[in-house]
Amino acid sequence: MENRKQAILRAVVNEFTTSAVPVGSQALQSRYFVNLSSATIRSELAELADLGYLAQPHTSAGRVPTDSGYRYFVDFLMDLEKIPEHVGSFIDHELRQAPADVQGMVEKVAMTLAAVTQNASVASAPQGSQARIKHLDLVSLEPSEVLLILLLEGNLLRQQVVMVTQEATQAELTKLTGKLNSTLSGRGSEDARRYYDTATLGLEKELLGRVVTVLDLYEQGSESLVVHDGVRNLLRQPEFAESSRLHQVLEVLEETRYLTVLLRQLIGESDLQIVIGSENASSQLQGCAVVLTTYGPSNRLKGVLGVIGPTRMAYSQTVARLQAVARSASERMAEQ
Amino acid sequence: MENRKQAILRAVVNEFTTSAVPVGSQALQSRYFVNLSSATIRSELAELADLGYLAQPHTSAGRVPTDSGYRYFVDFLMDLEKIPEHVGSFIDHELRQAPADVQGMVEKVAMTLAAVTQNASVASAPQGSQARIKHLDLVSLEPSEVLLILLLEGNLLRQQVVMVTQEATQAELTKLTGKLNSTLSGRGSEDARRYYDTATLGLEKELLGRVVTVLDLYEQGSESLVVHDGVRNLLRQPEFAESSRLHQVLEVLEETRYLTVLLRQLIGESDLQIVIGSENASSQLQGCAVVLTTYGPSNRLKGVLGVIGPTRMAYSQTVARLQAVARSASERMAEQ
DNA sequence: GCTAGCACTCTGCCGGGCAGAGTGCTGAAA
DNA sequence: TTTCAGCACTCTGCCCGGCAGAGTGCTAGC
Repeated sequence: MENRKQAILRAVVNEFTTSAVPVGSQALQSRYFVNLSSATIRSELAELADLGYLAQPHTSAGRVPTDSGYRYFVDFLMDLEKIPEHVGSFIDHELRQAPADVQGMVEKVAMTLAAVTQNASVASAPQGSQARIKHLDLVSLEPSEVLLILLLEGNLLRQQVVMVTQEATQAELTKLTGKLNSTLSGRGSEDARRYYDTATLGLEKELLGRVVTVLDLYEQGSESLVVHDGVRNLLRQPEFAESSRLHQVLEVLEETRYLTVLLRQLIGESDLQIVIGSENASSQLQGCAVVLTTYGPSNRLKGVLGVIGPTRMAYSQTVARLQAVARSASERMAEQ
Repeated sequence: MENRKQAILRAVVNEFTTSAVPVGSQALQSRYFVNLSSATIRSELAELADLGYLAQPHTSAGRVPTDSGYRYFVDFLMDLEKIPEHVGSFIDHELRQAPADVQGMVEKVAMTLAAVTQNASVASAPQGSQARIKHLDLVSLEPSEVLLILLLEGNLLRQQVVMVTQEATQAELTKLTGKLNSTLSGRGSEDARRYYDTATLGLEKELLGRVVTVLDLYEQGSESLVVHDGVRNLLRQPEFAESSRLHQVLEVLEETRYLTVLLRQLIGESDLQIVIGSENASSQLQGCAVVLTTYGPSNRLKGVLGVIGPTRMAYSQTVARLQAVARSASERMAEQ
């Protein structure tokens, strides 16, 4: 595509992003192309429309980027925002005072991301494809009730109340704890299962069974933590003035199962993914764009971080700030 | 107030609750008071309006309950819904398959409550005014980095990464764990602080300091867990068609600090609290009603459970279902 | 290839008119 | 004293025509 067409497409996207109003040839001429006439711009606009990058809400309205228009923009025309200093330090400041546990951290990340992008955000807890036991603990609640505490790699705590058929005192449990720790620490689910298979009946086997269950649950990701924030930011956008639009987005956000699917698509793909409007698998996200990246304390432990907003979002700013939050959060988590 | 006036007020509230349209004398006559004339009903309506229980959006519109109208209704006229069997079993079913950890449980409770009341819900994790240590564990991460795991009464896990000046092996930590457990288990923050004060310098003191911090944080409630769900249900109500209304509610829901304040008001008050429209402290909740109750595994560990919706909500149904969820969740948590 | 000019089209807004819903009042009946 | 039928009145919501404004596409000339 010729340079000038690209420049005009870029200008239309920029203008529409900030004004939310279809942009006409005069607006472009006065604000971007002072030494072109509006008539010239009009014919360029008409050609861009023929190419499928722009559309008209009605005959005598200005132009609006189509989904492919945005796609072209993010693929070829966008240059990343240089993040303002106060935003960068805001991110660092917020994440530094996040709680140490995963839950709290993920919530803080989502909150921060929503704040700096002024859109809705989602975040899933970093998770490895394989769980590895770091430490294990047994606490007697009742004579026949044991609380199993598992510390997984990445400092993830899991707890389970186990009803055991064979009663045990705390002293016995403590002894068993030592034994299990020396056998299991550093091991994953296959080892745990093998160990479970060879174990004799009784207390130890019952507890090992639960250990295996916890690891399996983790690896299936069925109990994965996904949080969202910043829905209120969307309400400021005119595309969500009518409540039905927001309703659809909320369906996706509040139904964790949708969200988990959405996020899982990314794992293994490239580290930055932008899904625009109709490219979205779920029909509820028509008119919305999703920008996703991964983050986490290490290469083996990755979570997904995303921004959800109208297709008319400030992509360059969103991408830059999303990556900044991901970077800062990753560093922060690696420290722990 | 005479019986008939009460009956008419009750009818207006019922009718408006389901239709969302100002109710006129003819509608009341045909659906509730067949052997009264509409003129008679009109004069009663006029008197109810004089008393401040009803209002007119404009001269020739039907009547709408005022906040005091709803107040009178919930105080004197409402009889609790008998919960349909399928709703009751839905509640039990959902809560039975909630995860065992507090986080998961609270989320499930909020989700269930939102589903059965068709409004937005909030839930805070049960929390005692005093933290009590049930068990403690120390895991070596690096030579000078220790992960402190605290199990508090109510099976609440807390973790903290502690940088210690004095290096320690896991064996040393395990030994210390035994000592600390025997001293601290069953104890609260005062005991821990006393013990901290008398401890000699070094590893033990450093760790005890953190234990005290964790307990303090818990007792201040500053890290209290509050979740919400069901915002999408509100979007179905005409009062939230205009997005500004929803925006205000979302501000309250997404800002945890507001929510914490809102919920804390209830602790110590009666076990069921209904806050209607202008009775609400925060101006963002004008036009909204909040129904709150407490729940938890025991008398000493209480969380708050609430429903937020338009003042035009089905109070009798909401209260009954809220209490059912609270009861079921409490039972479920007591089992653990 | 660019541009000034012009005719054309579509929206958004305003004001009037009208049907519909609902009220308050009054005078008569029970 | 209470109830009620009838009536005048009021206010909204909706439709409709007209009009200004914004923007386009086309054409002819530079």
